[in-house]
Amino acid sequence: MISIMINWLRSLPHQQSTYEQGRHLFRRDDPVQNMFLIESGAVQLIRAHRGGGALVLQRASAGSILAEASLFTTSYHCDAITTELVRATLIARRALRKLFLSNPEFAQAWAIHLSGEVRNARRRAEILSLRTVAERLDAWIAEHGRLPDKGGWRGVALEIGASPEALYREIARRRK
Amino acid sequence: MISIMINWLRSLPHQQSTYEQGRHLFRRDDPVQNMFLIESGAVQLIRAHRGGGALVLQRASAGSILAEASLFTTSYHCDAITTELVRATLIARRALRKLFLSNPEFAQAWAIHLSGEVRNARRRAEILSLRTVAERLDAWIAEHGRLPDKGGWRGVALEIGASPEALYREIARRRK
DNA sequence: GAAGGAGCATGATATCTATCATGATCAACT
DNA sequence: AGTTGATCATGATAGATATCATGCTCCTTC
Repeated sequence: MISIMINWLRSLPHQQSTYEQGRHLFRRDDPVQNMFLIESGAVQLIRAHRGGGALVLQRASAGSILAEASLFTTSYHCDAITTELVRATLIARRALRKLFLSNPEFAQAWAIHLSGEVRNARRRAEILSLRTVAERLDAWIAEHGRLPDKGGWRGVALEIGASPEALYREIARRRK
Repeated sequence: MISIMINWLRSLPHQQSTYEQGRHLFRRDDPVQNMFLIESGAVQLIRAHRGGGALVLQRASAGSILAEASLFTTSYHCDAITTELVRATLIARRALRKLFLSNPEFAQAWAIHLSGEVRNARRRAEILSLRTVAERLDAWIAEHGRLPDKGGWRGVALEIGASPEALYREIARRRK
C-alpha cells in the first residue's frame, strides 16, 4: 500500500540527499520547500518548548514520508533531526501539491496513505496505554500474528514502550 | 480547523441518529454505507481477536469523525460500539466520496483533517511512551499550555495513561 | 436543606518494571 | 582462531504507580 504512494512520488521530479547524524532536515518556521521520503536511516520530529523541554512527535524510519501535514502549510511546525545517517528523496512541495489538486486519483492515494497512518498511530497509542508488558505484547502479537524474528526484539520493545530486558523476560516466561 | 470539515459534512444530505450505550454503529465486514460524525457521547472502535482478546483502536467523542479510512474501503475493518448514549450525524459514503473526487478543495480539507489526526495520534503515542506521570504531564502541559480546569482531570489522566489518583498526586506535588 | 453522585484528595500496600550488572551467543571481519 | 559488537538472557534492587480504602467538597436534584 505504501508502495503505491512511493511510486507516485518517484514519478515526480526529485533529488536524493544524505544527511549525517544529528543534522536538521528542516527547522521550525522554515518555509516548506520539499517533502521528504526517508530511504534509509532514522529521523525524529521534535518540538522544543520554552523551559528546555522537548517532545518527540514522530520517529520516522526507512519508507516513511516525513511531516505529511506540511504539504498544506507554508512553514514547518517542528524540527526534523537525524538520529542516524539518513538517505532521503526530496520532492518539491509545489509539484506534489499541484498533483494533489489536479489528480483525484493521487488525492485518493494520499488520503488512503494518511488514513493508514492515523490507524497505525492510534493503535500504537492504545497499545502503549496498556499497563503491563504482557498485555502490550499480547496486543502487538494480535496485530502482527506472531512474535517477531530474533534480531527485531529490541525494536518491538521500543515500539511497545518497554525496556528490552522486560520484553526478553516476558518472552522467556512464555516459552516455559 | 475541524469546523471547516464539519461545515463540509453538513452541506451534504445527512440524517441524525441516536444509539443507546453498548450498541453497534457498525460491525466488522459490514459494507460501508455511512460516515459518522459524533455529536455527543463516545464510541470505541474495537478489533476482536481469536482467543478472546480485543484491542481498542480508537476512542471517539463529540466532534470526531469515525473511521476515516472507511471512506475508501467497501467494508469496515473493526467494530464500533457506543460506551455512552450517542447522537451522531450520518452522511452517505457515496456522496462524500463523490465530493472528494470531484472537488479538490474538499479533498484538501479532508487531507488536512487527516494530517491533523495523524499528528495528534503520534503525539499521544509519544507522550504515552514517557515513563513517569510527571514527564507525561509535563508533555501534556507543554502542548496545551496549562493544566486543564478542575473537572477535566480524570479525562487527562485517561489520555496520558495514568490513574486519576496518580495525576491528583502529581498535581498536588506541584502546588507545594 | 437533605440526599445523592461525581470528582478531588491522600494514605497504605503490593506489583511491575527500569536500571545496573554480568555473561552467553552469534555473525562479521581480520 | 581471535576480536569486536550487537542482541539475547537473567539476577538483584530500587522506584514508580495501580489499586483499594476512606473522606472531603461541590453541585445537582428532590
